[in-house]
Amino acid sequence: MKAYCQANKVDEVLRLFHEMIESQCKPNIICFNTVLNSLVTATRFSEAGSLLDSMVSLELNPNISTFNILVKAYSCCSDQFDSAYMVIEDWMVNSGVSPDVTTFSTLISGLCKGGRICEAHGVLNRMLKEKVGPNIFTFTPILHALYGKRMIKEGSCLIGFMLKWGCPLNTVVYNILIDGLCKNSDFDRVKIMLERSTSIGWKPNSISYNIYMNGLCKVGRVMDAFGLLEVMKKDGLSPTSFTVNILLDCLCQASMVDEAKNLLGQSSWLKWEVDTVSYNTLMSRYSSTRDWKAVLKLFAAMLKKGLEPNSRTYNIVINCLCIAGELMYAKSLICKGWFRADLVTYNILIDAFYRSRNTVQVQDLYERMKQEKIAEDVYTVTVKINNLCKAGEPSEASKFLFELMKMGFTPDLVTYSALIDGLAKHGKLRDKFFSSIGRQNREITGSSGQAVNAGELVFVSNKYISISQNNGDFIW
DNA sequence: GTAGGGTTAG
Repeated sequence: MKAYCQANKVDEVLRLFHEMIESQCKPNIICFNTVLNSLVTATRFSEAGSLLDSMVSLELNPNISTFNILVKAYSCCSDQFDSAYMVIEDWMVNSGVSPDVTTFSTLISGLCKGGRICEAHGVLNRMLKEKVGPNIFTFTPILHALYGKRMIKEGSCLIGFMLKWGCPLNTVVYNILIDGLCKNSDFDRVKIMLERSTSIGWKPNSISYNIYMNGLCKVGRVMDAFGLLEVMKKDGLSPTSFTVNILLDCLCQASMVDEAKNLLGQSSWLKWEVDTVSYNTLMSRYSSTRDWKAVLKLFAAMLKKGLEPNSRTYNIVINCLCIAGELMYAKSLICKGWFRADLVTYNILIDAFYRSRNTVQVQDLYERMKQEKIAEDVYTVTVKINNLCKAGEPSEASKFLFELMKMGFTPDLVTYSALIDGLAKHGKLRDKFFSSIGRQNREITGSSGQAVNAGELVFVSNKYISISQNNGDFIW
């Protein structure tokens, strides 16, 4: 079960678990934790909850690992930090189990992923106060977040503390540093860091080079990225499937799709390991150029090769079937049981049926999402806004968004753009500039003195956008 | 059985 869990094959884990129960072999706490962890990692929380219930009904008491998996569920796999704290403060305390270094490191990891670096620092201070000694697993998520946010000064400060604490830097930490430097386009320093690795006392691995290559690819330095293959070789490292996929993506991004296809074709001859992601990478590129025939060809080729498609593969295929106009066939795939339809699958299908003005199918898809307990996200909302605007109802779109925002929904730039575009095309956009500049979350009043009707969008400055609630009042 | 670094889908 652990092996399947590591391979992200949750359904196989569950199959084995049920087989175990049917053959009268009583699962112990370790079995339950293994299954719980695989469900949590796959964000299948309602099933995780049921499993926890059956565990308790069998009088198997949760132990430290169980609690740590729950903390992971609430902080790393979702952003329900209040619940994560509740596991630690209430449930663990009532069960007489003390949080350990893993509990806090897991919490810190989740907080950092959610951008709450200050709070993560607070947890670190709590650990020091409660004498739960932090280790390298505690520090790395914070370092990752700091360097990811270009907070270089704070990062080196923390590294100083780690060394003083007696926690030597390892390859993972150096890889985070390399990633930070790449994001700053400071490739010269990356080169120096790799050249001096031996004398500083660390050894780069293939991940170090993958990060470096990916950094170069993202700024379009295709040749330099490929050049690193030789450097890797000299360092005794072979390209992994990740390396190949980064290079394939690099070629695709640089519009060198033919080269990417050739590379994929020559992979077995080059003895390069290709996998499902390699095919997904190319298929998604063809999908974005709407070349649905090329996508289906590659899909057939990957099946022939014995590679197992994953949910991303199916999402790309479903998207390309929609491009080809085969909407009903695309939708029928979600019932076949070949893969688990997720949020992305539904967003693709909802958008496609909206575009073809088939509202019956759109409603059916929303219903299915509800049944599957899949929550809508900013993308789902944007699709609806976009299509309401296209259907000639931008004011409806505006009202819909406003209602959601009252309930705490945060739109992104694409959401605003869709609405601005829709309102503008129907002459419902005022591009009047106001002399008083408003701040977010603060009510502002236009200095022009003009009333603005509900459903209209108003530019307050180049950067600030406000949607009117009532005449004359502006929100944000 | 639980915590850290690299790739792909809307």
